[in-house]
Amino acid sequence: MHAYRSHTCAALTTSHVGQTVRLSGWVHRVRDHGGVLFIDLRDHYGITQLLADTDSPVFSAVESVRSEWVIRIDGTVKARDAALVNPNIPTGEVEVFIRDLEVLGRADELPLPVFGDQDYPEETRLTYRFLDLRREKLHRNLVLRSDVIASLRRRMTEQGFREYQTPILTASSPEGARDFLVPSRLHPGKFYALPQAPQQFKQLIMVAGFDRYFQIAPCFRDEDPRADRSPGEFYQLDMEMSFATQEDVFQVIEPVMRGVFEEFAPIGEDGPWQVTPEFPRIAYRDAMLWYGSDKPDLRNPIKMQIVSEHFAGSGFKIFASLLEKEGTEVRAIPAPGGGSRKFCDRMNAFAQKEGLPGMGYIFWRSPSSELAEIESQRNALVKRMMALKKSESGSLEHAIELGEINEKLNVLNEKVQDRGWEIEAAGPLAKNIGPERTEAIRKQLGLNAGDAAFFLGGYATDFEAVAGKARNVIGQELGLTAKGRFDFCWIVDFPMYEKDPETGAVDFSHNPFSMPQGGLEALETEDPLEILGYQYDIVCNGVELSSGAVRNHKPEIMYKAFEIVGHGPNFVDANFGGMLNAFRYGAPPHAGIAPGVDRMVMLLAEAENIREVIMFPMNQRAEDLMMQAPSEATNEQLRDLGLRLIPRE
RNA sequence: GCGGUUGUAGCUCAGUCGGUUAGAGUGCCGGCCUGUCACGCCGGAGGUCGCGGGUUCGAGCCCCGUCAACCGCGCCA
Repeated sequence: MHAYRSHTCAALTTSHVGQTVRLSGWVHRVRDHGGVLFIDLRDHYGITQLLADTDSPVFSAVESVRSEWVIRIDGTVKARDAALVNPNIPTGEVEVFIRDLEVLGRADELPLPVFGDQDYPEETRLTYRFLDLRREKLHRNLVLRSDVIASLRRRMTEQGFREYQTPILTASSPEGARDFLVPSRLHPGKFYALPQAPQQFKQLIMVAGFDRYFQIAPCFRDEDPRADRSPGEFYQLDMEMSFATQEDVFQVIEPVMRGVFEEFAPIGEDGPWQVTPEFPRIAYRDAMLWYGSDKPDLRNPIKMQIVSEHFAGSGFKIFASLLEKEGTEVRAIPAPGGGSRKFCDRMNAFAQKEGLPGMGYIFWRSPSSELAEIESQRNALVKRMMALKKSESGSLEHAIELGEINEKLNVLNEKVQDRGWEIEAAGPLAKNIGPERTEAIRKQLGLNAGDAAFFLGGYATDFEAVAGKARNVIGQELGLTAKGRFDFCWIVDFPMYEKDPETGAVDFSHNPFSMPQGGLEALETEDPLEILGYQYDIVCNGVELSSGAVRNHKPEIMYKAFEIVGHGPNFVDANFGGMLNAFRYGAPPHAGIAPGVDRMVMLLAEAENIREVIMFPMNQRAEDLMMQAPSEATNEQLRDLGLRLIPRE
């Protein structure tokens, strides 16, 4: 027999009854009843119940085992009586009677219990990560991560992509984030940088003619973390393809993402989560207007609109005078079902907490007794109609009555629509601008009694982000945001350049590697701030999974693109020389993208924090509490590297 | 760098208006228990109330400082 096991802890069924088996694993739980005791034995695969009583030759030894000891047992598989079956575990119909026991590894008192699903503080969890990883949820998340990555690889390979490795020790590349530097021993005073992404390498792979590249690529950025952003390192499904347009990238990536998300969709109350059948494409400018974000959560149906005209010259002086300034506007966030002062005040307080002076609002109600009367008649008719339909008698009288009801309903509906003005607008803002304007706003936004709308005014760039957050909160609080779905979209037509609002300087708004729409001609003739790039993001449920682009593979366009942000040819040569040089020897047009693997798994695991899907994550301060990293270097190491530390003040 | 929240037993937490010896659950140790699956019952050990200072007759609680963790802002194409 094998030294440790004949079966895993998930393998035994009633078909093994009577067999002698050997199992190894962790003691998940002990239930000691004196004359008989039970052990739930756990391994990677599952849990099997062991038992021993005074008939067992090792009974006294079994009595001494404690949680999380690693043991090996030999025993006999027994069927459980019908009343004793545990339906919660796959092996619940059998148990193993212990005849021999070997303790393979004892355990001290646990700083972090493995049994149970209670929450524990991050510090404890990270310090004892190996214990946390034994726990069901985290264990399951990391298995999911492995399966997702295997599926991504398979799906990319099936589309003709091959995986190639790119260097980890490489040159600093000023792509935006801070680099991690590694001192060079052979070249004192010089440093390697860890790649922020294999950007230039994958473009060189295209120049080298490999046509279709992908890699589950580690990326390193020395920036502060967030709940959805790991400090230091993360993984991307990095891909690049030659002779390809933006559309070609979409055609490759869409089925991969849809496939993976369908394959590993969480199971909700109404079955597996649904994935967008066709990813909508939304222009950056529209996304900012409609959703206040370039990573909109499309599960939320709220779409913002411009309502400036209704406030220009109105009695609401704050907006009216704002609108006299060039480039300002007023936007409305419709809030169907938000028509109460309590809700509106809460949202206003939210906007103030986010640093805005406040958020004006109007809400609509139907005070008129006539409307209330119509409503009650309508309800009575609908009730009768449902009753008739339910009875399904199909008799002539019923058919006639149904017809009459339909007619009456139509009349009532028309009345409500004609008398829409009888819906009363409420709130301080409504009083200021008067009934005609509020009614025009209501019509434009398609709202009704019981609904509300919030208004933000000024320069769009000043309030857009808060508007986007308010949209999220409103969608959540009013229960408008759908659940159990993965709503994907592409954000396209990003601007190439943006102006720093403080300095007025023009800079790249995304990355400098993208091809401007209109090519060299656009760069030479158009206002830089108007030029769009072949740049795109893929977004799911409000999470930005990736940016991608059709790359700029022509040196002359590259120089021109950098010239616009004030960098001469010397700068370009110094920083991107390796890649630019290659472009002089026959570079194919190419395009790519790099969806974040950690974030995909996060979405699929329904995890709020990225650490829940990383095997050994660092904490908020970029420390590994388990391995004690970062750590000090010895004087010898420093001498080798030609480094001297400056004492901290 | 800035803001918010938190810090009490191995672990998760409670602790009233500032008032006697700081509690519960769980884990641990001991005892009892032959059908549990969060087993049950009895007993016990276990505390620098993050740290330092202050106010007070008296501080887990109030004040100041400081450290740490998490969340957010800045930052991150």
